[in-house]
Amino acid sequence: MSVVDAAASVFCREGYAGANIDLIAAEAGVSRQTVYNHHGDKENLFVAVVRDLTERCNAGIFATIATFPDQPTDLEADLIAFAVRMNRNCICNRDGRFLRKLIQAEGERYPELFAEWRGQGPGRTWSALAARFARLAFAGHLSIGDPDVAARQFLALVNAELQITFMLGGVPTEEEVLRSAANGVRTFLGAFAKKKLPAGKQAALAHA
Amino acid sequence: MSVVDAAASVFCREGYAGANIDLIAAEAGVSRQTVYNHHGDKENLFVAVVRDLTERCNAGIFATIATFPDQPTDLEADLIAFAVRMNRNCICNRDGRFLRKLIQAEGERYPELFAEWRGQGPGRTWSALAARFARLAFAGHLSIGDPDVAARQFLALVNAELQITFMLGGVPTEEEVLRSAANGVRTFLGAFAKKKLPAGKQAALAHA
DNA sequence: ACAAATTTAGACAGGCTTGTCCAATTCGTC
DNA sequence: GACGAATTGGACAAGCCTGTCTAAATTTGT
Repeated sequence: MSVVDAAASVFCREGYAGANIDLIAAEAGVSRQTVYNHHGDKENLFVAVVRDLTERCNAGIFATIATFPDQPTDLEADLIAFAVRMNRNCICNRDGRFLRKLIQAEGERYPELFAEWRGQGPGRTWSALAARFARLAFAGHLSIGDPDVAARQFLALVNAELQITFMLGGVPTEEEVLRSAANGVRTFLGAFAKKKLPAGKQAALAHA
Repeated sequence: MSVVDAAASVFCREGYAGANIDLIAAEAGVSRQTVYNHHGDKENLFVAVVRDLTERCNAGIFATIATFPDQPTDLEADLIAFAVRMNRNCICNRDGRFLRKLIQAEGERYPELFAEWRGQGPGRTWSALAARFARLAFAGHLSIGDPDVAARQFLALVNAELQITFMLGGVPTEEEVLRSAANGVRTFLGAFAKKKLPAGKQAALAHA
């Protein structure tokens, strides 16, 4: 394991103040001196960790957004699969969990560092996702007012059932991820799908 | 400010390891020795802080759930107002922000302490909220499959736009809270409201 | 006003951590 | 195999923090 990876792990587990360079070195399988040779001091190492995580997470998020179902065959199934990919590859994986925890724990201590993350991460990824939803709406698959709002709500919904697990730093099971995504997408489509009433109901309405 | 309140503030700002008893004592306006007299040691003090926050937060959440609109006159407006109350009094206030941060930062270090929180907090509050939604559905105002899922999704939706602010420890403005709640409730009702199509659309369907 | 209880300031030991220095060793490359 | 670069282990100073102790000051109850 590289020094930065080990440092990420220890910073997350112990917090910045509680992280101990000897432990990081041991976990990385190098001597303490090597850590100092490579990264100067603790703060420097921390910044390197956050930059590394931010970069990898963003890459993962964009790669996943690239798999967005632009021409869905089964919209519900395709969106659920997309949501599961998003969760598995970006939010529940090692980098995602670590970055989230570091932002929450140390965000106030390094305003400029996390402002950078905010601009390059959520800022760009959310509008990229919003663009995909806008395209789905334009193609007639959805009925969306504000695509940015819809994108944020999509993410909120498919993660709704995982919040507590995330809070306590746990990793949801594959089944939990799937259930949360399925429930979230169903509600999302309930709100944003073009309404095509099933034949029975449509007939009932016609005769009302 | 009481010792426990000052400790909550410092633990949140600096993390458990970074928190310093001298600073807590100074912020509380007492001597260091008094802190030790009252709470024994640092870990004890931390536990007292979390218990205190948990208790106050739970009281606030239940008090707010008691204001749930059981007999809504304007369902959308009433749910928005409820969501705003929930955010203002339970999630964005001092206790809510602090407790959330402590759980995220130190949850793994004190499993039994936060398991207790989990059982008394989210466990009971979510089912209490679910019961209110179930009653609304029973009274014919909503069309809900699983009330527990609906309750979690309601909370996720009305907070969807505040996630980033929460992550960085900020306090959303009143206007942001209102907008997030309004957007969230609109989507929630889009998915769960009993569908009464407006006259024009209903007519169009009837002639289709 | 007085006695008991509490609080305070400060000193203090012990432990831990950061960051530096250095000599010895290992590694990569030619 | 030989040479330069990187790595290692360990010693080290300096600083910080926890938790204890003590004697003086202050508050509280009566």
